Amino acid sequence: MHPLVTMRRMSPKRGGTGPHTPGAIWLRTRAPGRNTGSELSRERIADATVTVLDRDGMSGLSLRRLATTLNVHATTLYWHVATRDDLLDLALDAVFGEVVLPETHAHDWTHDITGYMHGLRTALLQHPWSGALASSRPLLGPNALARAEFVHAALASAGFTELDLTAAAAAISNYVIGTVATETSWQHVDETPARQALNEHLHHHAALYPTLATQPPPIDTTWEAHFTRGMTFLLAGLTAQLSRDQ
Amino acid sequence: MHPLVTMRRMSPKRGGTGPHTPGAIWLRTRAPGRNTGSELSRERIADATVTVLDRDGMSGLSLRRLATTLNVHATTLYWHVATRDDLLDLALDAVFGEVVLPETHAHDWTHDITGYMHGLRTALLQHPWSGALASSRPLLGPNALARAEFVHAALASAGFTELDLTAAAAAISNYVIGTVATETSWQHVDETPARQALNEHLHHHAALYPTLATQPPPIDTTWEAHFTRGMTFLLAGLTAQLSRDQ
DNA sequence: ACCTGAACACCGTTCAAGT
DNA sequence: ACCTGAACACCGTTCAAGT
Repeated sequence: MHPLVTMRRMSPKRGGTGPHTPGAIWLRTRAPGRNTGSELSRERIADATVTVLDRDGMSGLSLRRLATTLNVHATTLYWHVATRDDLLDLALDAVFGEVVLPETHAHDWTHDITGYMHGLRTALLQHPWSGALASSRPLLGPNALARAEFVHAALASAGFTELDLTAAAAAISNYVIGTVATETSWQHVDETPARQALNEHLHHHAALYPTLATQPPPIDTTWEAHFTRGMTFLLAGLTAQLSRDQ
Repeated sequence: MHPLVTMRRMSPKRGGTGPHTPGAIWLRTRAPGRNTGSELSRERIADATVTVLDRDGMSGLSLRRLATTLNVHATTLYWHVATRDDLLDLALDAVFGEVVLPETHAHDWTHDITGYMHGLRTALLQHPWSGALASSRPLLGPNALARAEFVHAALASAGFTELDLTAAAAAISNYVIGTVATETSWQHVDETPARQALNEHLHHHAALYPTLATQPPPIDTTWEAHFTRGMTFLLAGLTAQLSRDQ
């Protein structure tokens, strides 16, 4: 009440070694006895967050807006979640949950890997906010970990070990997430006026960018072809490494 | 003044085919006669933005804070820039400007490419916010375009054409940006308490994640080794493709 | 051409209080 | 154990006004 106490509010959580770091929701131990028959649950919140993000985009997600779609008040969410960032971790792991894994590994490990890469790409593209998000935070949710386990297992059975195994798994994951992030980031530029402005820009500076100016700019329908081509490069490099070992 | 007119304010720019899309600052034609001897300039603003981002992080960048370091009022920035997003495009391209390109291409194109990849990685790591940012928006600034031109030229001279050329260039750029984004996103998890929590989490669920549980979790000093290894994989795949063509 | 100042419609988060 | 309501300290952005 006293006006002099007014300045005590903290600015947005920053720094601090505390547990409020992205991905940390997975590492915090939940108090037992939570969630007994309450209306809200992490699952419902995760799903609702995905829905709002799909509809309104990353900048359209606010606690107030999310709360409305859950028929609840904004501050209620803080009982289930510590931070807005937690919501993003929840939503992102839900997307990873959409990637279907085969029940058994294929004879040919490259089948497992290319199948997974296509599956992950499809899931991420379904939720245009998820690619950029996935490249901005550690992927520690149960669904993401299960996918990582699948990839590691496939690579291990192929013969990769130690640093090679980790580097290969990272390269695979990064490739998919990176290409999807790029692709979705171009979604607005893909609209004709922006694309035209870009073309004019490049040709106007053709002296500076001789090679780029000749290059056809990405067109919607070629994203997948480019993805598959680059995936081929990467897998060729991986198999080359294997045969060098044997 | 009249209270009934109050609701007319718009919510944050969303949708709309208008020119307010990420990266668009580069595609907008500036009114001529701008910036004649004024104190502020795009360059000064870009540099200040980088400084604030380095110091306060992505969530710590606000127009008010940036304006303060420029000794100017927040609303003044709108004369030079249309949107907060424009600031990010400006800052990101400044980081690309830190990547030094060799004056001439090497005899061996892989030297050019690996040199560039290391250089880009170093620059992005210097500004921990830049990796995630780079994977979230089109890279259309003059500095980014010049780097892209360099990579395309090196690959073209190596013999890549058409789809192979574009896919190879994209894979190279994505690989660096993706690995840096991952590495920086782990910076907080790398602190001991969080890392310990993660280790316990993985071992506690060892049944679910048998392969992951055996895997040594990333340690600060191994990031570069992993980066270099994955780069080797990618380049092996690229050279394999070349020799198949000939 | 460039900068200021006031104002609007939002934010995330805390905390005391209800059931 | 879970939800509400009021409040705080911020935001980005617009617009009329100054020089």
